[in-house]
Amino acid sequence: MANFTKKAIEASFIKLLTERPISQITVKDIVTDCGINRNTFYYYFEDIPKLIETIVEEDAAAIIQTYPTFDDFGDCLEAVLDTALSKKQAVLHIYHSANRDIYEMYLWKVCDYAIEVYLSTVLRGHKIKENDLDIMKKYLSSLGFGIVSNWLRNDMSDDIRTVLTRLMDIKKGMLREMIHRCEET
Amino acid sequence: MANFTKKAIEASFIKLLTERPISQITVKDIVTDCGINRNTFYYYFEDIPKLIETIVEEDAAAIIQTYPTFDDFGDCLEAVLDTALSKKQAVLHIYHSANRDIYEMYLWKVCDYAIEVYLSTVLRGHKIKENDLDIMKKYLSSLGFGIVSNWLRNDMSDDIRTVLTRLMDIKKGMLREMIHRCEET
DNA sequence: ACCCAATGCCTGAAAATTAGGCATTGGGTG
DNA sequence: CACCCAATGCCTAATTTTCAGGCATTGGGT
Repeated sequence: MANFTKKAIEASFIKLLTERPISQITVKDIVTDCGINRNTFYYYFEDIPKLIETIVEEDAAAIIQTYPTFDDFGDCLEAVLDTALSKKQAVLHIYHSANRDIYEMYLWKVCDYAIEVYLSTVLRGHKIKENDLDIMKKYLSSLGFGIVSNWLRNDMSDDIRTVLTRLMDIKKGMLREMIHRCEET
Repeated sequence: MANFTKKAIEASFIKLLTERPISQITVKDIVTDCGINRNTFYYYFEDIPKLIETIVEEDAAAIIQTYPTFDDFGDCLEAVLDTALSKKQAVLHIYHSANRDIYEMYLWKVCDYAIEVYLSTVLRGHKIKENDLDIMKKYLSSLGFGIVSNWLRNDMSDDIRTVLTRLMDIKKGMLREMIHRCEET
């Protein structure tokens, strides 16, 4: 089954979220907007935070699913940015609410996965100590998380593409050096 | 209830119809595209022609519902053209198929209704004989139907906006004269 | 002339949606 | 401060929608 109703609830919520902050959106508003019974909301979602969680987890799943086709970790970050931009105001309202932690959970999840895949490619053939590998992962995922967080903090006003391109260049250099150091140890 | 599944079936059909003609689209294709059971299609629609009929009738209802806000009969025709353009290839595939009659039924329906409303405004205060009123209605609805038919026949390649503007000017002159003649009789 | 996919329909089971009601909560108003 | 009312989260039972599986018929293509 395709769960059109569930998708409609999510869409209505995002729609309302582009109009006003979460604090001014009730369950009744959502079900009224998509023309269903209030109970149907609770059939699919425990409450509004869970609804947010579902939405970002579906976004994460969509990005992760297409990640194997990405060439670089930066491409994955771009997918995150595109997803955020496609519902800009809604994302900002989530980020600037008591539910920021939900969005950050999503960010970490995508970044962690992307790095896992990316490093497994880049480090193919190199033998790195477990400890050093962990540090690399932490470095890269923190970089990704930080970039997006900073962008959100400024209400997505940065020229994020340019920033991203330069940061990815820096990242490549850093990584090359890290691999070099770790291997000679 | 909002019948999201029904809407999804219609959307999938329109989508497939932009890719290939009706003769190459099966019920199975449709239900596969929107990820539902084949029986669910038959729950909502008798067959594909009925599906087409439902879609155009919903389009007609949407146009008719907003028509009271239109200023002129030409505005209503514009709504028809916009609706057609929003799914151009699909409409052409319907028009150039054995189901052209369904689309024409929709056209007549919208034109007839628009004229009814339009004339009731324009002729307010004039007293016109029943017979002459019928002729005016036939004249105007034929004009509308003919314009759109001609446009479809040419695969929507005409600069229809310009044509429409000039035709509506001519129409206004004709109508003024008709009213004048009918009243002096 | 044959075949096979598509059609239209049927049944019964499962899932989703609804109506209506209940106790609790918390923010805003008098 | 007390009050109120809208919103919440939950419940039950009825209804509607969707599904799985099967069956006879049809019609276009090989």
